Amino acid sequence: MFFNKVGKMALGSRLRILSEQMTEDAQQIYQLYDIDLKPKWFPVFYVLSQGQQNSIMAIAAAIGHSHPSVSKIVREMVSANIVAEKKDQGDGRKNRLELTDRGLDIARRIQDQYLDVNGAVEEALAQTHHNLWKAIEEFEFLLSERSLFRRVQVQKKERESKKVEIVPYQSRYKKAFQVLNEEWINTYFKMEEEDRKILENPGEYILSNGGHILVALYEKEPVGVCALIRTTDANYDFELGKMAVAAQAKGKGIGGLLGKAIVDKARSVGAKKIYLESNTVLKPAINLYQKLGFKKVAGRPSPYERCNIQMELELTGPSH
Amino acid sequence: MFFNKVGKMALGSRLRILSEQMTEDAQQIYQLYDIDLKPKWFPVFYVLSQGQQNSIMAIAAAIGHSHPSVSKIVREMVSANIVAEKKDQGDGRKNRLELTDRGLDIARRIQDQYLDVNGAVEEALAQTHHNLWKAIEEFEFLLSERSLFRRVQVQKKERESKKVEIVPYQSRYKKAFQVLNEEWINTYFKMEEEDRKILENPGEYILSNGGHILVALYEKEPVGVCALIRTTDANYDFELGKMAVAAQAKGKGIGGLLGKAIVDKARSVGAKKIYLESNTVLKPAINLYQKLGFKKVAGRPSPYERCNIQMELELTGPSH
DNA sequence: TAAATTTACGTAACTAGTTACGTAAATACT
DNA sequence: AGTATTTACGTAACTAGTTACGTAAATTTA
Repeated sequence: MFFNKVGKMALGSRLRILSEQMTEDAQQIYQLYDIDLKPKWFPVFYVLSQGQQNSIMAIAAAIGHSHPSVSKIVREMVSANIVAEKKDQGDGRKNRLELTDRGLDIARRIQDQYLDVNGAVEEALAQTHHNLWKAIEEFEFLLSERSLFRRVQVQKKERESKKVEIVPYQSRYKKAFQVLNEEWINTYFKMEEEDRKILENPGEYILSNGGHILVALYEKEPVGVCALIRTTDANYDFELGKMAVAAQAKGKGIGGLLGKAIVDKARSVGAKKIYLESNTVLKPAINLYQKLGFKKVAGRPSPYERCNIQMELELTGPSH
Repeated sequence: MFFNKVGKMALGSRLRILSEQMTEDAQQIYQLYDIDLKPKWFPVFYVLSQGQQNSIMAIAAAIGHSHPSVSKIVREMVSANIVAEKKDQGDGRKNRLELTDRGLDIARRIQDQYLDVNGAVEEALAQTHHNLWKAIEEFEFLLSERSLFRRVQVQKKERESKKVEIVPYQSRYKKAFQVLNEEWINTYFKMEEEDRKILENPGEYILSNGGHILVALYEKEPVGVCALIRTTDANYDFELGKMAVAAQAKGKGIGGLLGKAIVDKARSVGAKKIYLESNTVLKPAINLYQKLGFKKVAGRPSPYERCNIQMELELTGPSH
């Protein structure tokens, strides 16, 4: 059968088909009890029969429909003489609804139908191993916690991050190191003299001073870079900087992988404390740094105009 | 929340809402993978990508849609340059469909999306106690065995039969005994002299000969009757006859209750063997007699024209 | 208290499906 | 071989919902 082959991609379709099947039967069931209601009127009818909210908007909110849907249903029910409308005294915009005598009579007679439908469904559910009613409830809850879209996004990131490889800098990545950094700096800020100096000559300004650069490869192509730069400040072993990920490679968890790798690198070369500078407009970056364990520290002088936040990380013990 | 209050009556609605929520997310998911498909195209696309059936009807059957629906979807996909159509050589009515190069490219690129959606849904399902996918499968199976409508009908019958009371004949039920029998005889056949005699004077022709009459009351009103009539044939103790149920009281299981009660009555007065006469056009009646344990016997002379079948029941041991 | 905003709700147009119906090709019947 | 029936599938009209938009009443803000 189709659904078993397609798999979970078709969960939505499958739900729709099952729901249609049930509504079709509903039609017949109303006839069996001689109840003059269209199945689609039922939610509105039910709310009115409980006698609580009775404006269009209130009903719509209660049953989870849009208000035009309720408006149409009410119009049909009015012409079937089941619902009567009158203006609200207090609020001239509201359309106050209530069941007519005929509607009240139906409400009385429909009780048996409630009993039997409930009984029939419950008897069927009792024969199943996986209870559909509870399964829906659980699934709805899971989706309310995190939408299907977000869940798929997480899966994608996980799968793709497995294809990411973090490798040490080699001279053939020089261009990538420069371009990836220029790209993001120009997107949010503008290049400063200090940037130009380092990006054009990473060998001299980073590596030969005992610094390190890591490169993230996706399908063999460099798509992210990150550096540990020797600092003059005796409190710190390195500054973490020049972290950049290609825009088209976002959403693969590359930032996280690079960050983790560079911190591990710092630790492996015996660093005790590193720091970094950034800007609070770069929310995802700050977020990442916090995840890595960096803590905000009070201002220190920076060679960069664009920086408005400093963070540091103490490297005690093994990686967590 | 609405659904918890309404109960299982709203199972259909609830399924629809969940399915809508999923299709909404699907939209975004396709975008995430840069796949130019509308979610509603997916089933058709999937079937074509498997390269099997490729006529409109075949696809419709495979995915469980109506053919006009497939026809419309295909038209949209043709104008999006994903599907190409050409005439079938063998059969001039058929519209042979296949993916274009663009379609094939999408089929290649969509693989990752399959993986991730499956993964996301499965991960969610793994967190539930009642697995939605399996629950749907089970519920579909139960409905295919017996529709919701039939299940409700059974519930109704069961509930209503609890309100039925079987009582011995009293003279105040004389009119009901006569009218209920006349009703059904006139519906299927026509009254005979023998009928008139007995119905007008049950006291003389049934009771005073040692026969018995039972009456079924529904909300205190007589709605069914049934008699054990002394017979001249020495092989049998009684003839079961004059069984009638009011048309408006059908579907409450009254026939079954009356039948069971009258057989118990026969047994309790020491009868060893009873018989009855009927007509094979009365399917539900014959069915009931069989359920009670009656077996067809070869022809014996009958005072009634309308009878074309005789059945007997041996009353050995206690009621089963 | 006048102006701006929000709320209630009706109407119109759209969406994703359906059933109903018509026509031409293929197949079955006599 | 000719006629009747069935099949494939397009088109039209319907259904149960939606979003988009407009208007009048109520509420908030200045």
